[in-house]
Amino acid sequence: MDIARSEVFEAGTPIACRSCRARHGVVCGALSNAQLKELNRHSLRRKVEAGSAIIAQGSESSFYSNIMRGVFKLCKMMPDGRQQIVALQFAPDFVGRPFVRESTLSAEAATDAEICVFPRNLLDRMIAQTPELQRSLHDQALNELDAAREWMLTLGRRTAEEKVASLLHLIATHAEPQTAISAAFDLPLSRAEIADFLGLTIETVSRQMTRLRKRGVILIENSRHIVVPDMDELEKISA
Amino acid sequence: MDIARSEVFEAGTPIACRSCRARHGVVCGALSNAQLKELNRHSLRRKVEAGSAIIAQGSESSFYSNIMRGVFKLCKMMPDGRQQIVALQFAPDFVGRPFVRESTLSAEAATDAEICVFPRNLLDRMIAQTPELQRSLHDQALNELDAAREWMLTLGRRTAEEKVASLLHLIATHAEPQTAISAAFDLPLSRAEIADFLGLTIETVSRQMTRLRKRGVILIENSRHIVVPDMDELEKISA
DNA sequence: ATCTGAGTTTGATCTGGATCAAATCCGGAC
DNA sequence: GTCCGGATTTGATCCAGATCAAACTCAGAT
Repeated sequence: MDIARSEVFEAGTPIACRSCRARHGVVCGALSNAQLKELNRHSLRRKVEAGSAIIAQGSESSFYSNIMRGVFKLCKMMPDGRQQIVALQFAPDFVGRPFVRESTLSAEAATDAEICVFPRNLLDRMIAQTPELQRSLHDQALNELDAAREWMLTLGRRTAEEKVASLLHLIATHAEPQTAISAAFDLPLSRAEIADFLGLTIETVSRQMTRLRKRGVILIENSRHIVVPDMDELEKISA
Repeated sequence: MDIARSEVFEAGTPIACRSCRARHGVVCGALSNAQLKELNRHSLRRKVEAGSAIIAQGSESSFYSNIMRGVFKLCKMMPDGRQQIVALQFAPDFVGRPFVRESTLSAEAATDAEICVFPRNLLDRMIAQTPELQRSLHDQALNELDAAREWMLTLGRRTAEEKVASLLHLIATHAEPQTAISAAFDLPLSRAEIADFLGLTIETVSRQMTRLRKRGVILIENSRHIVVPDMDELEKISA
């Protein structure tokens, strides 16, 4: 896992990405057909294995990506090894930091994933030329900012139990957007990763999950597959 | 203070804002002279007392602001009263959430402050018409996102001592941007606010400040005025 | 079928920071 | 000047979550 963390994305055996406005997410919806065609000509579709990093903290990245499938985690590591996951990203999110080459965080696939990779130079040019695209990236940035600040509340002020419930709620609502009453989903994160997202230890995460199970708030089919019979109750616990 | 928190900004005795490209910060640098003139015609300069809120969590806000002087805190409050400050903003930051009227946080003056207030409708129109402006707001949003994520690391993974040192370092670098070796500055926050920013209690903040003082890392001239003889040491402690 | 090892759970104990409780400080009203 | 009340510091104690230490689980290798 530590090796995986330092493994930076390298172009492998890419597949040219066909025109796919619907699936390029945030980027393609905002482009003209001509731009889309050019973008596609210079873009690659790539499969990414769980655990491999596509952006490394502290290094320069010369591309952006759109997530087509899978979940990515954005991590910040301290020199002594302490780590904090600062966001999860799901399809069809855009991954990358517009306007700044050097990354202050790493982006790593939490599950097997598929991405579309755009050259930074080309997309930067298109952003400058296309207010629509700028707007759509601006919008994603603002949404991520809202989410980050919401999570700051979780990190700073919620108890371990509330933190775990918040995480399950977050995953449930992203995995099963229809989430009316009940939900069943696969956790894209290991216990260690959950701990790094919640600012807790593995053991505390595990104990809180067990507590929620014993109270009937969740069923743990196996450590990665969770069923939530009553989403309202989970939401209530996450405060 | 609790009353102040719920006190929402109301236009008082505003002063028409003269053309002041340099001082309007993020917004005005990106506008043409004609736009600037129109914006100024519909904008107000306002003094805001420490403690009064210009945006209330959960309510709609029909204006944006630029901070001309002073410090604002962005707060999120839980139903049971727990609170987290999720950002500090300094002149010449832009305050407001483009594209979404209802606010998920409150914005409150931490010190006496002065702002320029723009009507939301007008500025939204200008954003749509002015890629430069969109770009400059996009840029601020991305910088705030970086800052928020950096702070998530502080909240989730740093010790109380590291948290307090991080806060002092943050304030010092904003108050005294030249910050080469030593720095002296006024804290814009009370101990209670510092606690709410760091996810700690008042007592812990106080104890850690005392510890830093006894170690000679800081001098506390009075509870609000701090001298840092050696910024490097402070930075080292904040990890 | 058994072994292996990473991931997870559970148990025992410890501790950093919270909580409860007084002092002390200090700026403003008088 | 004295008094007052909120902010801050300091002290004593507590406890949620960390740490240390085993078990347990289970998918993949042999």
